[in-house]
Amino acid sequence: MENKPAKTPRTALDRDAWIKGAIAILAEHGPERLRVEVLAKRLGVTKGSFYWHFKDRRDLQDAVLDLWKDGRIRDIRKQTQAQPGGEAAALLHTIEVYASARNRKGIAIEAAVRDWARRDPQAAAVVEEVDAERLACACRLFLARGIKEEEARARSLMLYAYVFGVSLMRCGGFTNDIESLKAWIAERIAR
Amino acid sequence: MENKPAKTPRTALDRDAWIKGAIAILAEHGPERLRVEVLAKRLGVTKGSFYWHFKDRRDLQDAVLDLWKDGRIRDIRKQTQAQPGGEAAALLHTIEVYASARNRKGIAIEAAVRDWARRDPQAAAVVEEVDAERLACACRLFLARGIKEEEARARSLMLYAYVFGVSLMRCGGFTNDIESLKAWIAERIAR
DNA sequence: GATTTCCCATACGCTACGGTATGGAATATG
DNA sequence: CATATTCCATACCGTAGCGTATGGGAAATC
Repeated sequence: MENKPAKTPRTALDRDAWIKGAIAILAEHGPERLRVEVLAKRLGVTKGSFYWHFKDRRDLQDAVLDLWKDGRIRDIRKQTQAQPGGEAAALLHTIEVYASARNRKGIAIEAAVRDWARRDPQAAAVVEEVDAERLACACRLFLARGIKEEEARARSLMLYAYVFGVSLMRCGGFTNDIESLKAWIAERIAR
Repeated sequence: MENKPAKTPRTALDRDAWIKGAIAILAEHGPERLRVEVLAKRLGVTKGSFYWHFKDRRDLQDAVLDLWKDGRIRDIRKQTQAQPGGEAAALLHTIEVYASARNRKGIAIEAAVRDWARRDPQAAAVVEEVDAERLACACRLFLARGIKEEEARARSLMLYAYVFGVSLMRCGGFTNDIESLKAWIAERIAR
């Protein structure tokens, strides 16, 4: 049953459209501002629609967390599959993805979810899963370069802690060439 | 006029009591949950009292930010006044204050204010001032050890980015001895 | 003792938001 | 064509929270 070939891409919203919109609000205004009615207005409908697709607000939040988790884990696995000899480059690339000025929306979502995780057990569990996967992937790269287990773990943790921390800092005015500072740091962490 | 020697420490609340309570809520529930009526209930009074001491909610928020800023700047200046030869120790101590499991309330406030700064220009300005002072203090310590200007800046930024980032991570389960990892990292950053 | 000042309680109006109940239009299905 | 299903609008209730208006009790001051 229900083998509808999706012949008509109607204007009707589906669950995914709501989730995408929710993630946009998450990035722009944070988890606390993810409200049903606000999101509905943003999508040009009323909450009558929302409560047809979702049981309640929590249902949406869980869906957002699940989608984010799956995406992050896919991403990190793709980014860290390096051919032998390319491990250092892969690590540098990982740093750059999060610590550079690009990828602003991804960084905003990341920050919002981590803030969320401070009070929401579901979000905390998701963050923990994602962090575990990321640390494991980075650790593998360090190990592939012959670095010993303990140091590989430490350097992986340092890498991600730095990467998330730098997105929190307001260091405008500290230097006129922040990018070269970040490049120096990336070298020291990954190399 | 008003040279009351504060002879009777009455049960009446003053501005400071409200601010302290506000900071407690900030640490426990974040900036979004800093509400006038909730804070009043916590202090055992009604908001009728609040609006006698403060113009509005924003007035309280600004007062909280000012108090936090002054405290952080005083702190960092005290922690980084090292006698010659003690610079490395001072840097390690700075890391430990924020990256260790102790000082949980301070870390919670720090995280809340940085989250706050993402949407509030006042909070952003305060964080920027505090970060500038911290980076300058750390930079001085590196310079005192003969490290060149550019590297000193980079290492200062790395230090604080790591320190704030590690408080965001959920790395339970990554290793069974997280403290020794942190100690290894602290050495690599400060030494 | 009378009055003023300080500090807070009560009551009110207003907006935002979560969730429910119900109807209704459009589309699909028999 | 008739009916059922899908998707959304409208109306409604209840709660949380901001800010104001007003009164009142206690302490300080005259």
